[in-house]
Amino acid sequence: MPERPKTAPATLHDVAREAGVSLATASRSLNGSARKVNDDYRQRVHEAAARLDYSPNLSAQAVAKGASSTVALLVSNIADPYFSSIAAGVIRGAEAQGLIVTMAVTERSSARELQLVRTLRGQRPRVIILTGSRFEGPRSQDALVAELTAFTNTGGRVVLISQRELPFSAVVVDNYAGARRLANVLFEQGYRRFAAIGGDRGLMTSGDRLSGFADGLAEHGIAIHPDHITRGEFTRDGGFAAAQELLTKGIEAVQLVFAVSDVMAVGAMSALREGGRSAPDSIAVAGFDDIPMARDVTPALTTVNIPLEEVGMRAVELALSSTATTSDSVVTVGTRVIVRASTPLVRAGD
Amino acid sequence: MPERPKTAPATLHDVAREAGVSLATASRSLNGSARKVNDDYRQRVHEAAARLDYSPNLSAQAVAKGASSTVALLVSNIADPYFSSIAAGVIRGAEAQGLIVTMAVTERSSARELQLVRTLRGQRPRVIILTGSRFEGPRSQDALVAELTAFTNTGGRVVLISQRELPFSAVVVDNYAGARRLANVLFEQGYRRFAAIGGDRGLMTSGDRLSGFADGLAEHGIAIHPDHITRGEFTRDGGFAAAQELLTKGIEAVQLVFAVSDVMAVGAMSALREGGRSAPDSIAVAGFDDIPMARDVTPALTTVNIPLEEVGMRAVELALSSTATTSDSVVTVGTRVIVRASTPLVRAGD
DNA sequence: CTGTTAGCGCGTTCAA
DNA sequence: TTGAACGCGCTAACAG
Repeated sequence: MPERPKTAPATLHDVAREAGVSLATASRSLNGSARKVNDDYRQRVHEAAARLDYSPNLSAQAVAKGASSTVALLVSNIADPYFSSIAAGVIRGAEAQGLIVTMAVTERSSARELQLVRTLRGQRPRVIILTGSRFEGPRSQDALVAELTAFTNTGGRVVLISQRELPFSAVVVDNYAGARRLANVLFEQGYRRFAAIGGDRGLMTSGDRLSGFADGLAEHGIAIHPDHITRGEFTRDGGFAAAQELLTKGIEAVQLVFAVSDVMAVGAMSALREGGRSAPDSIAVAGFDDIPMARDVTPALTTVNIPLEEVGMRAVELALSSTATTSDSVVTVGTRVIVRASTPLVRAGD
Repeated sequence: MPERPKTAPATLHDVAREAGVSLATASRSLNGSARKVNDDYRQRVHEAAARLDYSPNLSAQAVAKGASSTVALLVSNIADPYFSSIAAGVIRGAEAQGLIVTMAVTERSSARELQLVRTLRGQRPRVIILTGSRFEGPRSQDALVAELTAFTNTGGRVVLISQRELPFSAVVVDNYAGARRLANVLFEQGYRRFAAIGGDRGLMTSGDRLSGFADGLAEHGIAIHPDHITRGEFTRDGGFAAAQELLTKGIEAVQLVFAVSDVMAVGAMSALREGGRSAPDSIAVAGFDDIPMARDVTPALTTVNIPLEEVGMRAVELALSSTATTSDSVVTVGTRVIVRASTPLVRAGD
């Protein structure tokens, strides 16, 4: 076992002394912007720093220059592939700017979300990115907006992912158009009788996808029977339960179930299979998001691709761009329908 | 669009002035330990803080008290369900202690890993948790150990996940025993002829699982033919490629393919299917980890469960426990074989 | 180009 | 109990 003397970390002061220069010179050689310092000194300072295992104290730097170098990211659940893909993009984008990401999990609770924003604000992050937030009532939403506004008022940037409703910059996905195109494609594949699984009422994302899908079908004179629309949590289990409910209500004639997210679609496929209606032979299934596992489930899932990592990267770019300084801007990322085995062509006689 | 006056954040000083008390009193009412302050004052300070949207500057607090309240987590790839599940546990465990998690991604490069440890050390985190690290040579490993040791020497805690090789505390999974039990179970199900897909050579995790599996089979007098063992990256695509290689080499007689991780197993199933050997009818597949999607692929994947979230939580507990202060300790978490549809019972006559 | 000095926001002694 | 003063590690004026 190695010794653990518990010494204090070396400070810049230690380095300066070790190198026989002033504190300022040490600071300039190690971090200061341009080469305003004699190469000789620079050399000696760096050697001293290495000898002492010096590592600059980021907190102290942040205090001294009044600006930290972190990005705070809030997600509902990092184990969900939707969020973890976005997080990967955020981390990559932040690192490109030399920023560190701190992450917190809201567990889909707006109370927790508010609490976390309060805490994270203490970090004085350059940016706070919110994704997957929900509002269980105008009151909690107001409190969140107030907290976020206090943050922007002091120079912080806020970026929302997939939400236009709040007065901040946002990276949004064109859910409506994507779902509409999906409906069109499925119609062309021969599908005529549909069921749908949505998220909880009041979730914009779910609503947009549902109405886009409905409108896409309407273009061809098709409507989804209200009994064939169920709702559930925006999770695998939510999709599972919703599909069970559909089976109970009876969907014998239905050819295809559209779930508003891939994780729900995956859950739905499992429930349908257990209920004796395996995809793709007995029923077709389509989702939305194109999470990585969509291509590995069986049958591979037809869905609408969102470039999730790109969404995350765009969020930090948007936050740091100069235009975002003066006004709220919205970046929209496009979607793409991906047809896979879960929605085979419908045979003519079917 | 709301106004963005860009004022500076309220400081403790502002709050004190607003409340008409001293800085010290304000500090004590807002953060100080026990109730050493008049309730009257406390009240006024809190009101003033609320009025000014005060949020304590965590960096300043960290500098003043010489200890930050963050946990730094390094993962290979946060979009990988294995790591994101562990991360969820780390975040939960950290939050239980009032700590914030900062996360960085190594992209499976030991050079990047070293670089990131250097950077994160600047945060003066209470803990650095490393998971999925790899060593492309003793040189890079030495450098990492040196950096980590410098960190522990100054009071920081280091916890490795799933690695015993370095002189630090660790949360490890009993990969060997789990794989061995899996082999036993599969034998009892009637399987006799196996192939295996491993990770890159030199990865302890992969090696342990492979040898545990081999030893479990050896108990029944079975060996895997060397040609029936391939290796690939520890990713979905690595598993896909490895399975393709197996198909090329010829595995007509093989009844079951064991992949050392679920993500590889999932990739392998896709490759096998494309190669005309769909699981479970034409060939069986088993994995390791029990990531959430294991139960949703078709056929559902037989695997060895690791309580991934618990692993993450244990890592921060271990780091913060008192025993970890004085010596390196290792916590082992158990595994459990989960039989699912990807490995049906072998019919007697097969 | 270098060194001295004054803060940054906060915790924590020390007297009062 | 409260307040004044100092120090945490560092950056950014300001002189030299």
